[in-house]
Amino acid sequence: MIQLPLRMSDLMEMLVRRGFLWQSFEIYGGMAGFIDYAPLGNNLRRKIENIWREFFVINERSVEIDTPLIGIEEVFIASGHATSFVDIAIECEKCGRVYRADHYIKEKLNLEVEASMNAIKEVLQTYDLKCECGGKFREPFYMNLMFSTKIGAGKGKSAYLRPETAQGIFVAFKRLATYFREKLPFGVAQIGRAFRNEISPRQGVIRLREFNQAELEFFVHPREKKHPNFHEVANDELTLVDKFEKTHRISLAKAVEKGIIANEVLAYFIGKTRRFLLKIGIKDEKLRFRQHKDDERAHYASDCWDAEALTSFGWIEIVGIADRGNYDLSRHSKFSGEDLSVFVPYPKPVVIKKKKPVPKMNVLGPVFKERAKKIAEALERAEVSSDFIELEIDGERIRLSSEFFEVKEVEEEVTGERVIPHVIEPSFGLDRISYAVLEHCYDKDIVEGEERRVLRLKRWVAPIEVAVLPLLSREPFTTKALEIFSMLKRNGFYADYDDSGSIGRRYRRYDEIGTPFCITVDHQTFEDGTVTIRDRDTTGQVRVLISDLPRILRELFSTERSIEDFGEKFR
RNA sequence: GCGCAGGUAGUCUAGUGGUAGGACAACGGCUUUCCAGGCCGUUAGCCCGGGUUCAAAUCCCGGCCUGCGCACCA
Repeated sequence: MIQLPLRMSDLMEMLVRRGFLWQSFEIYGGMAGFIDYAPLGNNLRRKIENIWREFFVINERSVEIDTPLIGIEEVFIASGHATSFVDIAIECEKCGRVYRADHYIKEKLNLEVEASMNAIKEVLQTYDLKCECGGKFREPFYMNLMFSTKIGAGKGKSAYLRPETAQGIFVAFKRLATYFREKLPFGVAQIGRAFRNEISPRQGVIRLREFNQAELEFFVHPREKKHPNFHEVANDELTLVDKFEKTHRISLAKAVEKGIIANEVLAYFIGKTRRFLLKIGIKDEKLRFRQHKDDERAHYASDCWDAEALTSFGWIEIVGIADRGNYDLSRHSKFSGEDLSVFVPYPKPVVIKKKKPVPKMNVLGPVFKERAKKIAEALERAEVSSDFIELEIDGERIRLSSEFFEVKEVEEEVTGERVIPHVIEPSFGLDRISYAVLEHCYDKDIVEGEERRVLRLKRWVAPIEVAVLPLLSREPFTTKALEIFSMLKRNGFYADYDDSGSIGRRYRRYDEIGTPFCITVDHQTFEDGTVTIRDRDTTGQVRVLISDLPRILRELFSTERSIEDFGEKFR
């Protein structure tokens, strides 16, 4: 068992004070469900986003697009959000409890009721339904979980802020399929904001009204839910909690074999998601993948696994990996009237032997005159069932006996079929992920008898990568340190300079925000052109030449090598 | 949305009707200062609105925010 941290306020206090997160609209009293990404938090999230791109765009057959945050009403009617996102709610006059009307009716009366205002009002009246506390209900009202808006002047056109980035991808599917030259599988990613008008957002960054998503829609052939790179993660062992709440510590290959995970594509993305999360600093022992129970899945999903991280809020969902089937594409196809299928050629054309009627024009012509051509065309499309064929031409039924056609055995070559792809969707909540990383990296230790707060971020997500510090805050130390500071910035590092307070105080400042390395200019610098590099986690230092700094730092930031590989130990 | 608790410098906190105090942090200076050093100085606060009162951080009402429980989380 893992012990839950007792308090989280220690960390939250630091995040606000040092500039990771701030309450939005603070000077006007704030508004629940919105946060500002302060300088350090913004940098952290951006770095996490870029690593996500490496994993899910660059190293997949994937592309990234960016579509509007505002979606016209049609999109969300087709997607189902307009009906399943806009619930009818009832509120008790006496105790003030709010229920979803259709849920409450089903529970109390065991009645499946249409989710329309009239139907619900009728049921409430007919059965004189009361609240559990005995109180009467007020008039039912719409509870809209999407932010609505209008486009244009006057009455305008109804629109909503998108509740997920995914719909922008489905809506552009026709163009995307062409872009990929109609060849499955392919993935389309989008990173951006999404909006949900939560009734009562709580728990700080965990439930926001405006949040950041990174979503990948990976389109596959419905009968070939395999991924070419599955072998890369097949032997990874991880913790799975299935829909019967049974926990497995098992390899992905075995989980697919045993049918715990429905298919290989899902398993592949579960594995890849885990590797991504470990890369950015989520702890394996505080990570699990939980399968949605049958009654828990969203309206579009056929199987769904959540990555959950253990935090001071308990296990929180940070990634959802869903098999959305062809739900979205077939809905958008139906509502837009566009064909959203892809032509998939068979490996070899299939030859089908078929009995086909061939019209005898010399018989048809004299009898049907000018209609003969239309009849012949219809005849060629018809099936042969007996020795006569019935056709419907311009609303008139015509019966043709076998004298008008002969039946020939023909071979037809079928080169492929049109399919509506299925989509596997790994959907990442970047805000929750960033927060979970911060919690998992937050640590305290003892250095020379003093308690030290240290954020053990992975090097590649640290918002400030390197701090340049003069040992003494006076000449010539300061000028030399400033020189190194601008040299490192020119080399593309997120660097900082600090000459305020004692050197020990400054080391602690950077430990607290997770800066992995500090460069110190000391007396020896002026004798031999060297400085020290200090490691955040060990507080050890080595001496290196100033001119070697860019090369050494680049190496340190792309590996987990120790600073001791690069110079003589100093302290 | 409902209920309970709370809201005082950047952070933590003292203050039950009469001039708002401290610690830490931050900033400036001095000190040859390698892991929150010492000394001097500076900046900075009663969540918002209304009411009661000669007088409100303090009492009352409403709102906003934070935490917890219930409900909600497609």
